[in-house]
Amino acid sequence: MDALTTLKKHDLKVTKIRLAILDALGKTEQAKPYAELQAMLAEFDRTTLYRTLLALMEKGVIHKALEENGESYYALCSECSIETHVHDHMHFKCTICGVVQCLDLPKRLNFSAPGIHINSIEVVAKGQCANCN
Amino acid sequence: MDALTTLKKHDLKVTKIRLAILDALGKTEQAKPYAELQAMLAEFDRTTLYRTLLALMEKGVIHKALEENGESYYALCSECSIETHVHDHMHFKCTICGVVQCLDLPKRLNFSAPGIHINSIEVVAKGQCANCN
DNA sequence: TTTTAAATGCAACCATGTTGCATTTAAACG
DNA sequence: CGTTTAAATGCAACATGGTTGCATTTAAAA
Repeated sequence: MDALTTLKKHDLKVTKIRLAILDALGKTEQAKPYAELQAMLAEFDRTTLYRTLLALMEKGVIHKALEENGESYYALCSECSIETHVHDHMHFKCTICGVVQCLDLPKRLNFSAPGIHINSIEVVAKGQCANCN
Repeated sequence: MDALTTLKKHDLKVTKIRLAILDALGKTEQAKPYAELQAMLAEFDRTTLYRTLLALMEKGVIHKALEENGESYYALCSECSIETHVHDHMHFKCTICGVVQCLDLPKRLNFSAPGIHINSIEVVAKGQCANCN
């Protein structure tokens, strides 16, 4: 889906920075670190970038794939909306080239512990990607 | 194990802030957010706290249990050393009271994907803790 | 074209990460 | 118990990112 259609589908006004962010994240299936996004979008004020990322996350257009040593990685959502955020995938980071991507989860995860009620589970795996081995 | 013994076991000099950090993390099995640690250890310079946390993590005495919205949670390690970091547990955060704790993993996780080699897996679950439901 | 709520840019502030350097100290050694 | 020294600490300084308030601009509905 192209950026414009995505925005309209989620009831978001079509603005320059929103199109630019979706284009940036849409080129590959990889998650992008904040610093890289900011560099690509240097023409916009960083406050605007900050608030736009918040808005896109709230509407289920993008999600924070990973937070590591203070660096946040953002990626497109495939099936989220403002009502339901569905993340049936795991996040993978290559420890060699640094690429971060979403991978399908082979099976549904279901943990439990006495007295505890679990609502959501996030999985982050690290290793070597296809290019690096 | 008391703080002093732990430090000696990991070849770390016994200093005031190190004892204080281990005492702070050892009182409960819960992970503590950075801000709370810093407040408890306000008598020390924050650079010292920063470097001490780094040193304790490197030696396998503590680990970063969770990073969320820029806030890092620290907890004691049970079986790590400077050579091997063993984390056969998951991290759980209660979305009501905010408590973060390490839980045993019910089973060994093993994911795979074509062309990718996975070395480590982290699991973060969210839900309601025993006290909150 | 007019209207208006939403989006943007700017200024400002705060928390945390990070490094360099001078001073202090733990602990090894005589 | 003193001397020695590598390590730890405190301080200053800077970078990055998160966050808010407010004035201005703009998307899109009327």
